[in-house]
Amino acid sequence: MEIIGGSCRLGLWFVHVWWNDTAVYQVRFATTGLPGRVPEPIRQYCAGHVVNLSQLNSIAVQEDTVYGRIYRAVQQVPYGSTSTYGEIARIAGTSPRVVGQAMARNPVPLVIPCHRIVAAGGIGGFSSPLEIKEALLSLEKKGLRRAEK
DNA sequence: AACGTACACTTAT
DNA sequence: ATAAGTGTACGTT
Repeated sequence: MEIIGGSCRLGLWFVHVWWNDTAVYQVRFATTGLPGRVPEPIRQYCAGHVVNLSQLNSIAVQEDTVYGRIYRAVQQVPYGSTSTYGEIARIAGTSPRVVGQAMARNPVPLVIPCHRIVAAGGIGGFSSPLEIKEALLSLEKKGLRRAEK
């Protein structure tokens, strides 16, 4: 099946998504829109709803490689909470630095919530503007607050 | 195929 | 504050 692209608004940014029925292939952040739809869960997530995006499938998590293990571990960290590079490294049986590398190359942010991985002593890095990482974390905090009423 | 270097880190001086 | 340790990827021989 053919891969199609689409975008939706997330605060001040757009998120571009390339996907089809079976999986999500690429996600990235941009300042301009792109015609087309995105998967429903992503739309809801962007609207601030508490959605578990690890239900979405992606090639990245299937790989039987170190990165695959790292990505699967990252998908376990729940909406609204965070983990550290070191902790993920322990779970995946590798070193923190490698986790950073895997995050930097994550083809599907949001689906694999790399923004929830922070440094032991700070927020850590992000490929797109760091602003976005902060915005995502605060979006999730808000979503959680709203959900628990 | 080997070698050097670069990393979204961490831990111990 | 700084340095050493770390595992993988990537470009250059």
